[in-house]
Amino acid sequence: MGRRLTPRGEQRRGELLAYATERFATNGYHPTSVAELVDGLGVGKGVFYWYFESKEDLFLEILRSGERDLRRVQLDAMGDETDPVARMELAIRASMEWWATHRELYVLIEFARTEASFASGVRKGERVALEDTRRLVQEAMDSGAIADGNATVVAQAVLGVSSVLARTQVLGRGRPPSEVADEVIDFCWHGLLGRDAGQTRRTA
Amino acid sequence: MGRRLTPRGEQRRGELLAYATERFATNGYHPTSVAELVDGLGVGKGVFYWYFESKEDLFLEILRSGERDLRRVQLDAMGDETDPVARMELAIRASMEWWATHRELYVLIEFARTEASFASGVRKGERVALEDTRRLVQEAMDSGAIADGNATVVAQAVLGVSSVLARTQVLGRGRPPSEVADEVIDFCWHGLLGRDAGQTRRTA
DNA sequence: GGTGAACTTGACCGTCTGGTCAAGTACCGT
DNA sequence: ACGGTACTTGACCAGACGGTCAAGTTCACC
Repeated sequence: MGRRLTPRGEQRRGELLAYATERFATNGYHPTSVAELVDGLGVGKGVFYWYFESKEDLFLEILRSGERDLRRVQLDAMGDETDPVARMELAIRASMEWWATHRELYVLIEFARTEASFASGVRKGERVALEDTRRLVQEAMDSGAIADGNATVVAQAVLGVSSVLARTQVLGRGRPPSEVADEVIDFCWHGLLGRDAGQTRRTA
Repeated sequence: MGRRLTPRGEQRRGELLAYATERFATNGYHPTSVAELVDGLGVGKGVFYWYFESKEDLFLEILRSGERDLRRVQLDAMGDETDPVARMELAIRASMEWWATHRELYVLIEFARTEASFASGVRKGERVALEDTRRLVQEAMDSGAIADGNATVVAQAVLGVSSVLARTQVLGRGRPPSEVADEVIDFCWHGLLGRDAGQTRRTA
């Protein structure tokens, strides 16, 4: 929607975005009707269609702005650090903090991946995140800082650990993001066997 | 639905389950109507409600039977192996093979997590999987086979790496499950730093 | 105080939804 | 051949959905 908005308009639009995000996240996208959104805000239905072309358009807007914001936060966090391993660590910590303050987005992205009309958009965003990470992993492998291997797979594993622990520990149990970030980093860096243990190995 | 079914009935029910699984996975749960399901099978609408109480009931049935089957396959794979680390490895390999032959279930479970009416059921199943894994991790920690730490968090990290690589590598890129299982295990056991590399450490 | 653009209202529309049900058919044991 | 249960049909329903729009209101600016 290429509409010009006055400050008052911006505010309304923001209200709609915020309320819709919350409703979609707790009630689901499809079960939440446009009528429910405008009723919840105590406004007429026309308000919705003044600011958004459609329900789908609104949802895509929520997704896009969320992804954009997370990426910005990650890049900011990495700043001018040059060591790839340190950059990954900074990005992981920043992401964990971000998820803690944007809990609704997690479930929305997860949902978006499950429906044809949204999946391609999400995948595009994820390809960007993966490529960012893959580059760092490759760089670290080349310099011998980490073990050689398939950089894409390793990058995906790191992202997987981050997102699972963000979901279950930070969002699910409300644990402090920094603490969980420590655990993500410890697991990703050293694996199960850890720095020290790992003598009594298995048979299989 | 506690109905008694003849072999013919079982067959029909199976057709409905299979077709619905495919449609839900590719088109989404809500956008797929009951009418679309029965039309696709070329039967009357009454057939659907003869075998299932509701659309929701059908979906829950798909979820439940999937989770049950995966767990059975995992337990079978672990057989009578007693070493906890070896058991985890066997379960990971079996899961990866299972996902390769049940690709539709992945997206359905992911969707189910995003909607209030299904989320609790999924979480129950995930608690079971987590507890199975946590026990093995704890046992391995106690015996000194792996490094000490928060067993729940570590278990979740292992499950996270497995499921992310199942999704992206096995389902997304069609890579052989056994090969991806190797990578999951390598990453989870040794982390980024690996068996060998890891001298040139970071500054942060 | 008048003009026009930004914003808001809510009745209204066509379509589709999940679900029902009276009626009919296939098939089994006897 | 008959009786009964398993199964099938498809017209039908009430309600909800996303979306439209003519009419009205607010307000910044001249």
